[in-house]
Amino acid sequence: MNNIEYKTKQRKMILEYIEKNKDKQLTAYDILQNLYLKDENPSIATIYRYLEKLVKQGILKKNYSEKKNAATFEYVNKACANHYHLKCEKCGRIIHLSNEVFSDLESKIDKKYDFEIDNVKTVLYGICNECKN
Amino acid sequence: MNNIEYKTKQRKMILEYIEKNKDKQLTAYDILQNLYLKDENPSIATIYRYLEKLVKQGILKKNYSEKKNAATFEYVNKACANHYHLKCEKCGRIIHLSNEVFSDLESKIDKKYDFEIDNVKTVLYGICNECKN
DNA sequence: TTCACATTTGAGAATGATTATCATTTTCAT
DNA sequence: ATGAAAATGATAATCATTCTCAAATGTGAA
Repeated sequence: MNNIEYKTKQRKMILEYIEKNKDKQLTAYDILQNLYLKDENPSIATIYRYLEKLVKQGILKKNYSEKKNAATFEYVNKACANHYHLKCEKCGRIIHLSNEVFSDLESKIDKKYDFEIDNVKTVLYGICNECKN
Repeated sequence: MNNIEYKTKQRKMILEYIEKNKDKQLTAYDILQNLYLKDENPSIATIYRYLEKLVKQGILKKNYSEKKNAATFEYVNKACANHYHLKCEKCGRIIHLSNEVFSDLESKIDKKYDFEIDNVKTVLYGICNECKN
């Protein structure tokens, strides 16, 4: 009936692995494969359960990878909640936009459409300079 | 060995249904359910196969619905390839941005990051005026 | 430390979307 | 009408994810 979160070895291992791979989009099986050989490694069910819990806590963001045909999870960098991002469709590189680049658009859209952009969910897709060549 | 596309009754039915529902995100089973009672209705396998074909042709865009736990397909409106869109996270409403609102940002980003935004894939998420209240 | 109990885990079954298989049917150019 | 290529349907196979439930573990109190 309480709402206590037990600290188990499995959860620690999972979270540590995620934190070591903050920049990656991990599937449940990615994590399984990497913890596989360790003592008291978590089962796939535990991994899925804990990932969903972390999503609810806002620690992870859940996505879906067409290519992998599976859900992927990425670490939510709180510092990134303030600015927008460009994501290259080819190499996946993420560029953090300086605020001033976007602020004009935000206020224009607010005035004209009375629409409040969500800069956590919004991603601007395109092709980065390296991939153009 | 040829690349001919045969016109079959099943494909006509599927495409007609999609065109009647241009504004919706359809799953394969949505289509199945609606063609179900008709003569020579397509099987689920045919629907999946044809949907993927339409995606390859650029007629549909494939998405993934967390809620439905299934792939969804939406009609690609060619006219929308020229401008950006706002999408309300609550009601799903889509607002078509007038070009001038975005053009500033595009050139700023191009200059500063040498990044070319893809206005087909990019969607700006947020909350629309109606949902604010 | 030990107890009582809520929570978590693991193994495997169940689910459900999507894809593959392959024999049969249909399309269409000739 | 014929034949080759393409499409279809029924169903099996695949595979990610969720469910089930007995057993194990974490936690706070005594």
